[in-house]
Amino acid sequence: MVGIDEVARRAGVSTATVSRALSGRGPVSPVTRQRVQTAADELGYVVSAAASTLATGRARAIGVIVPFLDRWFFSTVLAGISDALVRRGFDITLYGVSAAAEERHRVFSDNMRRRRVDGIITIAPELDAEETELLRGLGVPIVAIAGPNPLLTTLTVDDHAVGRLATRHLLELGHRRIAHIGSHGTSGSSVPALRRRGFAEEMDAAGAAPSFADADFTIEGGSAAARRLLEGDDRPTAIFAASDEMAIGAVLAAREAGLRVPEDVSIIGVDGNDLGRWFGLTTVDQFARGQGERAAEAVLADLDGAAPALRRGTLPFALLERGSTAAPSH
Amino acid sequence: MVGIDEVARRAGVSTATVSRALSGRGPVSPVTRQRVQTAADELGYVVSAAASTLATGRARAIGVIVPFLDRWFFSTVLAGISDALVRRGFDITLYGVSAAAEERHRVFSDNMRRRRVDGIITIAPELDAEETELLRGLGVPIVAIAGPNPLLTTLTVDDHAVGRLATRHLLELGHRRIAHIGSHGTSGSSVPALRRRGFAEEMDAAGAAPSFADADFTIEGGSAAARRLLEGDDRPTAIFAASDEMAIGAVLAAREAGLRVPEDVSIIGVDGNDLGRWFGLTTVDQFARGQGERAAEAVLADLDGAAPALRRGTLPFALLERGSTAAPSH
DNA sequence: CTGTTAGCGCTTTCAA
DNA sequence: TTGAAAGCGCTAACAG
Repeated sequence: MVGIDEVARRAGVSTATVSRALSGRGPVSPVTRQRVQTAADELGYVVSAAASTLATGRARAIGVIVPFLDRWFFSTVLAGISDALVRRGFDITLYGVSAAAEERHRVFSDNMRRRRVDGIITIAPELDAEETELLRGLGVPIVAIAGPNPLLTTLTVDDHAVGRLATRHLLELGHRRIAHIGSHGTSGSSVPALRRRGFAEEMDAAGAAPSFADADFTIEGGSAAARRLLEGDDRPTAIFAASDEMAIGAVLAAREAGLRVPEDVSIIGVDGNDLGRWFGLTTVDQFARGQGERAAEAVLADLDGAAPALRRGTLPFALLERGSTAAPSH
Repeated sequence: MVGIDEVARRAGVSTATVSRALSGRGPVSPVTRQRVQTAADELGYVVSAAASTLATGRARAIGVIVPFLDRWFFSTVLAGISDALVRRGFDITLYGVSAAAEERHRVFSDNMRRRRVDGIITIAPELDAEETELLRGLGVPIVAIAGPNPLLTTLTVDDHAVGRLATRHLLELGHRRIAHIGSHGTSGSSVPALRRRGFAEEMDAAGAAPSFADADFTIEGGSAAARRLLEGDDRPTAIFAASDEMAIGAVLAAREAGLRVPEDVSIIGVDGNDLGRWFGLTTVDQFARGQGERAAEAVLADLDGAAPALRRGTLPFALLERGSTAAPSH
């Protein structure tokens, strides 16, 4: 692999000048810069990440912490992050932390602490206090996305408002017996908890009767939960599932039970999962890919010295009506 | 951040000894090793990736090239890779190359050439000759997975056999008019081409009449293709789609057309996508997650000095019957 | 078994 | 605007 001195020799300058010319830092005369650039191109020179990082302290890489790589929301956000970072020439170091507790701990206390990255994006961070502390100890900008972490600056949709929007949509259609499929989450400020609270509050305000079923945000879980909800006699006329995957599970369970959607039961989800399209699923779209891009831009902005405030903010969401909700027929 | 000399001071040894003790390379007395380990733990010392890489030439990271992060197969394979690499303490550097041609080129000629990784896994590599050459020029082990690249050693399922297996399954059920949804791919040895060829050959051998519809491996594409296939009068009695996503699209299109699956039309896919379960989709499972793990183990084995032959091989697949195929009713 | 020392390949003062 | 030289933090001969 060609090194900087080879380029320097070919261009007839010192390595210092090559470095300045190629990095754009420090003064270089236009003609020298051109000569260096040409030499570098001809030799196919690319700076060594290790050497450059060691010398500058900058890695040109962002770490991304992902709990589940194979779930739609996470991989979609990751795709958005990747797009945005590629544009800026940054690499992604992926930290998959779905693993067992012991391995998860190793990733946090070893892998992440090798100082390989200039910043961190953590998706839907269910981090305990120790993990959070380890992250902050890294001394690099951190953007937490999709779910507020009280200890980190966060870029997230207002999931409380999301829960209210979905619920209000059903209430406005005339539903009174509405069930929520979701979970309490790991804390009162977790995404599941916020969506649930939004639901509970709107139901309360409307004087309507809420019911609940817990599920794990998978199709399977949503299906099982809906089965339970729909078997009784005074079954709900509408279901608000805290994710599209669960909502799809609910649609499938309803069909199995011989119920028509939305005639017999209305169903709404949250996410904007493409899959929902095939079920005509009405949902609260949260533009996952865009969230990833925003997160990437936020860390980079922070690296560029922008106010950290930029990192904090709320992301857009919108009701997407596709037909799985309607006025109750009884 | 604490450095190696701090640890050395605390343990009362030289930095060289710390390095040896912590890396396990070179002789260190058990008691010294213990003292060093303790000092390191107390200080929370973790070696700097940049410095270590620069000194050793080893990065403890594997690059993964992924064309589509947000498609099931790719994210599932990636999850498998991540699991396996985490176990060995390796980091993942993710190269998402879905981007526009220009950016794609930048990733290959810049990002990947920063020597950040010890090895490369490329998933379903549709690489042109120049890109392949760039990769080889990296001088690190490369494992291409999910799709043979004639220029790279490859770990892949025998997609030709997959195509034959799926087709034979339909033939054995008694179908004669069978359609294939897939594509020609970018070359005769691409995954789509191999599956298609397997289909064509079995149909030939059986003297049955094949028909074809092209699609892009998405639900949407599969749905559109199936719609075309099913509208004619002498519509096929069975469809073999080259991916589960297309097969699901086909199931949806069939339902829309008022056809029952499998009574009116049998449908089989390829992948083992979890989603298929919800459609009762019969498929040829290719154990995507396992593929990722195998690929990771293969690169690591190569790094450990195992014979490169280990990298080359075929992966398992198996017919998974879930009910979307049956004997033709007419 | 352990310490000394010379780099690994860049970047960045500091002087010129 | 450019070059010389001193590191960045760690590892690997080489001696001892």
